[in-house]
Amino acid sequence: MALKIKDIAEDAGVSIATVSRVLNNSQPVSKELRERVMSSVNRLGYRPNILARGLRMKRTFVVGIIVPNISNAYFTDIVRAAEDVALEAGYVVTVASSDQDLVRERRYVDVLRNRLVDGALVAVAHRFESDLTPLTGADVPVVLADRRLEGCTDCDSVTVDVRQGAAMAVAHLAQRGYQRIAMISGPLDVSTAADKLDGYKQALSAHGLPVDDSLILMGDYTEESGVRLGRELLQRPDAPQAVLVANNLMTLGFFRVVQEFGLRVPHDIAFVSFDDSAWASLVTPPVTLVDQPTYEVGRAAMELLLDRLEGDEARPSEPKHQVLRPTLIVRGSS
Amino acid sequence: MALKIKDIAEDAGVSIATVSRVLNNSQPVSKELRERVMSSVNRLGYRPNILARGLRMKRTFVVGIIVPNISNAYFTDIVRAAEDVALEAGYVVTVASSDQDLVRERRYVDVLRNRLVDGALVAVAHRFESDLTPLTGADVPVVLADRRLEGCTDCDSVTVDVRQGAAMAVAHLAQRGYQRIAMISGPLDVSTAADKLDGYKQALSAHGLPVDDSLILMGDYTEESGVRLGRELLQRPDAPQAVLVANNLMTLGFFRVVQEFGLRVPHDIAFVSFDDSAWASLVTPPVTLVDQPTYEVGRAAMELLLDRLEGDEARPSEPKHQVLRPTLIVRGSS
DNA sequence: CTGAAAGCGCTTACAG
DNA sequence: CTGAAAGCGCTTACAG
Repeated sequence: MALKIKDIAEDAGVSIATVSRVLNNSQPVSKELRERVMSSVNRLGYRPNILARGLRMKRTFVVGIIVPNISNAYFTDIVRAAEDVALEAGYVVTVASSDQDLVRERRYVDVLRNRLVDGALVAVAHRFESDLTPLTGADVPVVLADRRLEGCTDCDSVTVDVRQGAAMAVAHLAQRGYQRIAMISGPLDVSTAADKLDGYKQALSAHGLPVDDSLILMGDYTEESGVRLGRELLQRPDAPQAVLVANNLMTLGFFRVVQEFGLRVPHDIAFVSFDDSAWASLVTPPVTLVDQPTYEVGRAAMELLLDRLEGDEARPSEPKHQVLRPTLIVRGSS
Repeated sequence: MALKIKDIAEDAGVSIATVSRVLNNSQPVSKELRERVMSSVNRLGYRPNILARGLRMKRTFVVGIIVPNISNAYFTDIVRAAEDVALEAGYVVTVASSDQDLVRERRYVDVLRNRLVDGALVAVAHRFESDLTPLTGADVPVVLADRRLEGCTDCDSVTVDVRQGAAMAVAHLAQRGYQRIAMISGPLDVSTAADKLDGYKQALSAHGLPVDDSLILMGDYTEESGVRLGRELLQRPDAPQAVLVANNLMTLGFFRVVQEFGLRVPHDIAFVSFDDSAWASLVTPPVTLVDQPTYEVGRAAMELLLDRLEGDEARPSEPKHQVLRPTLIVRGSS
């Protein structure tokens, strides 16, 4: 069996209360007893049972993370950053992928709640219908990362100003002289997709270009939809001159179609994507894109969450909303 | 406060023991009481406190995962698979990246141990010096995924036969008529790198080609080393005709150098990589590579682990070692 | 089949 | 500053 606090108490000749106080620095202990305790702890290699402690303190020192797709490098980076910050602070992280599916998401929200996580960081599947009340209702602090959830007024959030990102991309294309600029959009149930579309429309107007609904195709942020919509768009007799593609995976699919059709980029078709990746600078030509500070999103979100966890729960502060800025990286595809 | 078992017991008019028995199906309960309990549970929405249960049962239903680099799609896939399997079985997963660093790895091994995880799945940083004894010594079952750990005789493992993978790659290049075939190797402290190098040498000999040590460059599985060694190799007056690159990240770096030098592939330089990825089929020309069943590795490893956890701990079975087969995907780079 | 009670390993009022 | 004791919410012998 593993050592317990009683073993240390006996070895050091003190009460278990004293051992606990030394280990947690929770109350003053005389220097002498403190040293006796620490020497026993070190010599015997004692580690407190975190379950017993959690049961008493009603804390698990675990935070949950739910993202739409952990295999997408965009979210992998966010998770990685959040994890780094959490581990540093003595928390452990548990991650799940909702697969952009409300039922799966709901299931994992329940799992987190049943697991008694101290807090959660979530990139929601749906900006209206995602339901985090099993957590928030149980007073578990939740931070929204990357995506807004419309009803969630008491949650902190860290997002990227992708509306401006899309606007920058369109401005860039317009300056290059492209007039017919299409957009392969993400699912509008996701706030980032809605924002990107907004930015696209707004920038078209700002540059005196018409907003043509037939040039707006609705995808779902998957590679498959990039392929499907790419084909649909590029087969048209009146194909556009340029395309804004709303995320990395759809760009992957779109690029395959461009190759499949043997189009020369940017001569036959120009495009701008969202999200930098290992391959975006490697393909021919390299892809112009709106880069998002993914690591920063994860880091900032976890920091907000830890603030809540370490802060005074009795007097919760106002929800904080951090908005980070994207960057346009101009390369050969535009 | 959240509901506790006592609340249900009172509501249903039974003892807490009965509630526990119904919820866990641990002992027979009469149909009538069972129904009373279940109706109370459902009506009130009771969820057992997993900490209290864990404290009693000495189980957390948490499994730990440590991989060298969660941002590498290769490991992301493994983790994703393991996670899917674990969640399905009612376990939750906690993940950490060792960054291929023994100190960090050691730290996370300790974290997992202190967290009282029921089991762990690890892709070790070093085939000799990784130390999992804090876990195995505490009778926590460990499954090695992707990489062997030489001393760990009591651990199950799931690996890929990359020696054969490398041999297939070299055989392919030899058949294509390449004579001077270099290798950008991974760090030999990692079993997969050692195996790949073995397979490379073996296949050269099998095809009557000399093993030239000057054509074997030691990298560390990072993109940076792919760049560095790529430059070193391709600048030589007697540059090789073909190269085998031992993983996806080094290929990324190597490919950048090929572009930087303006080399035509495969005319000026042919190469074969390990690990399929989103971009490998997208670049020009697409990359010939040894594909590994990453999802299968994660799935199989977690299944072995769950077998241990659900099995009879008193009579542990022999360690199991699964070896999966890689596939050669021939594309334009060779 | 059912219940009263012990005990898992901690933390923290409470009393001194 | 220190210790004895209660209690966190469960599971499981033990007795019936």
